[in-house]
Amino acid sequence: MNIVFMGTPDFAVPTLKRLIGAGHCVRCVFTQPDKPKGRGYKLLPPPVKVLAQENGIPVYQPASLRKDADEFIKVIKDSAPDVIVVAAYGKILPKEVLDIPRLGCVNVHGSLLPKYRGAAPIQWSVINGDQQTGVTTMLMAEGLDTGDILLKSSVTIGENETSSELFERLAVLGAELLEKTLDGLEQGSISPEKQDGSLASYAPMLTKDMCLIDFSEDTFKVHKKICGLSESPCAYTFIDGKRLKVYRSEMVSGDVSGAEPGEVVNEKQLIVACKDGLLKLCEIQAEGSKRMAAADYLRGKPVEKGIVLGH
RNA sequence: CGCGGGAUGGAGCAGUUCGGUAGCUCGUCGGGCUCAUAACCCGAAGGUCGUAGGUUCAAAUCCUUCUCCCGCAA
Repeated sequence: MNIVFMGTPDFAVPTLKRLIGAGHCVRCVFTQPDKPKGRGYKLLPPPVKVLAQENGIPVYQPASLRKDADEFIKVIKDSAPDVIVVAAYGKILPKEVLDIPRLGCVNVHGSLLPKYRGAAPIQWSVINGDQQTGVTTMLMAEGLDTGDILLKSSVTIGENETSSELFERLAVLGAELLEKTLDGLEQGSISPEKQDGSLASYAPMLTKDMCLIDFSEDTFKVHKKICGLSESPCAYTFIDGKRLKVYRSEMVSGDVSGAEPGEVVNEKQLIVACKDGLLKLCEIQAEGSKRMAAADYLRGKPVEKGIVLGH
């Protein structure tokens, strides 16, 4: 098939890789413009761009598909795509673009739609403590992730699984599902199914101000928040006035009576009291330091039992 | 030139202010104790102190160069 691919971050990479590997003709790739990121505002290309260039595929990085629409729509039309594949592109496609391909625009989304429409479905499924999530392919419509569902595939979320681990699994699963979806579309063996809007929920982008850990919440809630925000933007607290990121935690059994929320009850393992249970902080990163196992951190910077995290 | 922290045996850190034989917690190896152990005791190995240059009788420490890592902010 002739394909135009649109995508930006790591999540989209396995899908593009698989399309190329499956022998489809990826005519060109649309991705977000390089953005100044990191220290010193270095200009970084999106992962999808890197992969496309390695494979000699032309890359387009319009700031907007509406503004200079004519130019890019011409590019797309000239590619004569049977289908446009979209994976976490980060831009809304105008109807004019949606209407170009014969088989429509197919989107890979990191949730079981209609649950978690929007930017951060994977993280929210972890934060909310869901046991199941998955990937969905759909025919894109004008609304945000409202198109008709083509195929779904579900997975179980691990008790201590972080968003980035789930990301990797779903990215691969999404790539497989997309390939199946394209085959099905070509053969006409898939019947698109309308989304039940009453079941829809929205997963907005994660922001920094939700990353501060509140140890007075339920242990499960705190734990899932840490998992869901890991490894970016990452949940954090304070130790001795310094910021401490927490990448990984585990719920452990034990008595919390008499312990203040955030109090370290075991200084050898960095076990902290929450509202109704104990949480072991396993992987952390202090200001100016590398990410490391809590045990390593404690070797160099012993903590006193009874110290309270959060300030 | 956005602001700031850092690089010291295998791991994590102290020591740098005020130059003078490189230390701590842990790991590793050997031995001991023990029914036994991630416990305890004794001993050992392991570091050109990130790179390059400078100052000095003498530099982990002071000056300069470069590289790499990280937090904030975007």
